[in-house]
Amino acid sequence: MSCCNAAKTYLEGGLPNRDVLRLGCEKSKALWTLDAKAQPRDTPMNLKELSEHLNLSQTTVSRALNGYPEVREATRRRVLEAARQFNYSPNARAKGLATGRAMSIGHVIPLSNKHEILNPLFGDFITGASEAYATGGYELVLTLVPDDEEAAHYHNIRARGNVDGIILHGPRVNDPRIDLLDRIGVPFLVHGRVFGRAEDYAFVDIDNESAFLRATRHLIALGHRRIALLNAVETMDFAYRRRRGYEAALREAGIGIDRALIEVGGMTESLGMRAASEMLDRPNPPTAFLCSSIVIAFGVERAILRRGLAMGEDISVVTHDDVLSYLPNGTSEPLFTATRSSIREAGRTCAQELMAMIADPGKPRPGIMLDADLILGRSTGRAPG
Amino acid sequence: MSCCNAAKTYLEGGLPNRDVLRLGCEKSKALWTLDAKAQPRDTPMNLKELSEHLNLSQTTVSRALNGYPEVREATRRRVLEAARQFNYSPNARAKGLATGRAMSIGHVIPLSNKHEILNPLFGDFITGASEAYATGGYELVLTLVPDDEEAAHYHNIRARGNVDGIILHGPRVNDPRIDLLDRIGVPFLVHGRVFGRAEDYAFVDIDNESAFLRATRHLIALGHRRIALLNAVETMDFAYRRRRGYEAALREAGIGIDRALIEVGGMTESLGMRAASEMLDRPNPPTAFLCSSIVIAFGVERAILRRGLAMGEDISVVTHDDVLSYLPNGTSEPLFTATRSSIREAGRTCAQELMAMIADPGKPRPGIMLDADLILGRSTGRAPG
DNA sequence: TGCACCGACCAAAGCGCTTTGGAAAACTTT
DNA sequence: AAAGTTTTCCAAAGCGCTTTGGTCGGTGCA
Repeated sequence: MSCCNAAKTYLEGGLPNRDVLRLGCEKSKALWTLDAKAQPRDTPMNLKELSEHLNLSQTTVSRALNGYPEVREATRRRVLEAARQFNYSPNARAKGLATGRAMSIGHVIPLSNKHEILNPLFGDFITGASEAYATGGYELVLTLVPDDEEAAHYHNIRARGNVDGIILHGPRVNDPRIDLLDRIGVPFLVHGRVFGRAEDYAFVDIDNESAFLRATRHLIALGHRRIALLNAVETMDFAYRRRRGYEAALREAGIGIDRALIEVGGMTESLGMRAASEMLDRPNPPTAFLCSSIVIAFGVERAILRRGLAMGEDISVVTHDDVLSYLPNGTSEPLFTATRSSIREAGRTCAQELMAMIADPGKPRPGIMLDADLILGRSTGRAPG
Repeated sequence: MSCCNAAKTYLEGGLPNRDVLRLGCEKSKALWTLDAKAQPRDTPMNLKELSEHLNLSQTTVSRALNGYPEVREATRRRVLEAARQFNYSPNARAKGLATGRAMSIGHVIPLSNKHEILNPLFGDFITGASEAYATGGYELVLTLVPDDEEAAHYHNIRARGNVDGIILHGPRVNDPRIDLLDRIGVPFLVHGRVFGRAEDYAFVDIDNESAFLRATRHLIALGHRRIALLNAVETMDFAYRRRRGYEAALREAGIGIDRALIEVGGMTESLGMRAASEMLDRPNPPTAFLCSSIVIAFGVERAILRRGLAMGEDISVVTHDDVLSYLPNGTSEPLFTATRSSIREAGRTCAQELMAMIADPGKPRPGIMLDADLILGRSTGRAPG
């Protein structure tokens, strides 16, 4: 007990001591040091030890740290100061067990071994989400799940209870995961939507169909009739909707749909390069390309430049632009005419909305549509001829 | 060996039961169903309930699930079967509290608000790491930390105890985080190294200096004298080392270092495009470019093509290639001559090594150098003139 | 003076798991 | 048949926190 008093006196004493002050304590053999620069302890300090040091009960210390009103202001300050000096922070697992809240959110990414379609978007989406989690005090736990193990995985995620909610990435057309998660009963939010299903789940999405409808209309208005679509695999919901928008615009203009002008695959530079090269070499090449990702669009531009053609004059290109930090679409005037919607912003919004859902499970599930503006860049112009 | 694996095996093995079988449970009013398709419970089943159901003690059920030898084979099967049917899997927080192991690994990414240098690499690195974690039964928790909050964050990460180890991304020259983590005493592994410091920590890296030395030598051997370097900001360790390799090759060839041929910044397409354009417009332009990322290299190629020049003839380009899934370096013959090392492979290796460290804290800290081969592509040729 | 009330604190009971230290039953051995 | 061994199981004590249901003085008020 004497050691504890000594510590208390010292703690209240004020200036941090540069010397390593050691205080023996009868209950533990650990040597306490008051300086963060000193030897690390074998094990972090816990609430019991902290409260013994302060000559307070665990109850009071816990309440002081968590901002409950039942503690005197002076006591609270003393507790906070000690916690700071001993670098105490509560064990998250124990806290989680006691409160029933994990304070972390799971991001589940389907790992189709064929197409890692989300890879290029990933860094930026996560960056946005993390910004939100940091302010909300949540952790982000990430799981990439092979397609065939998904169901098992979602069940476990609930039972294991180390996340309070899930963000679902890369929804597919008729994705069964929504129903699954609904049955399992874990709060979740979908980044994207599921075509062919009532929107009775929480989601954050953009209007892919409308975006590509407008993009295609724009190309048609410029006189283009042969417009190629370079899309992600159309089992992905977003890709399917983009295709619908594209086709709707062609139909309303009385332009037939030419399957030879549609190419699908991963969102890779080489898809853009390869598909554009191949199409441009045909007898009756397209005069415009519509791309589902700026990664693809850069490949298309390369194919165009390689042929000595000029993008925006000989060949027009419109792309969806996720505003990836490493592939900026020009500095002042955009390089590509694009339907633009920041994936990072989407990440932030998803995180915020899911945190709100968890905080208040009673409130209706949000269905948020982010804007996807059609912005004009230098990659489009009147169809030649 | 763990219950989770056992459960998984079962889940994949057996056919789902179509019938909804209800079993009353004396202690709780909940109706148990044996079918995943049935109504969700308000709260997942726990060990106590499961053991009451089986008329066994929690001890025995726990041991059966965790593969301990003290249970009869018949009993174990009975337990496993019930666990599968009730979709039981142990609460991770409780398990963590009891065992002292969180079964999860933290990835801490510095969030310099200026340069999000790791974004393009992120998706692929994480994909690799996740593959390893999945087999090891670990979760991946991700934290992006603003530069100025790092120290506090690392301290907390230990005290909060929800990760068993940390993978450190984006180490900088003289990075203080190594010492910090060492003092804190949490197992960690660095992806990369820290120049100007003894290598007494665990790391997985490539030999950036040697790679860029060889790359530069190759360009010199082709007759290039004016070789530009487009690098990441050189506070990043990998970028600093690449710069050293570049300079060493120039020095040994008696070529002076021209600061005007060195540009640093984010690993973005536009850096490549902008810097290359600007340099090529000079009276005495470089004949070759050395790029720190394939993202940059694509920008350089674009600048070259825009000028009607031919890459590999008029202008040579060598890049480091992280083998990003969405920016493949050609299909058969590589597009770019490159120092190649898969970031995804690095992710997998980091994860595996850290798991091994955690499993056996006694063993020496691994220092692993992954290969970075110089592979020849179509982007290099003899210097013109 | 007596009584209610309030402010400031505490002891102890969980949260769901693992693990220690038995203990009863089933076999062996002597 | 008694004594040891092995097998198979169990009760209960943690892990580190929160939270319930108090206690114990002091105040305010009649």
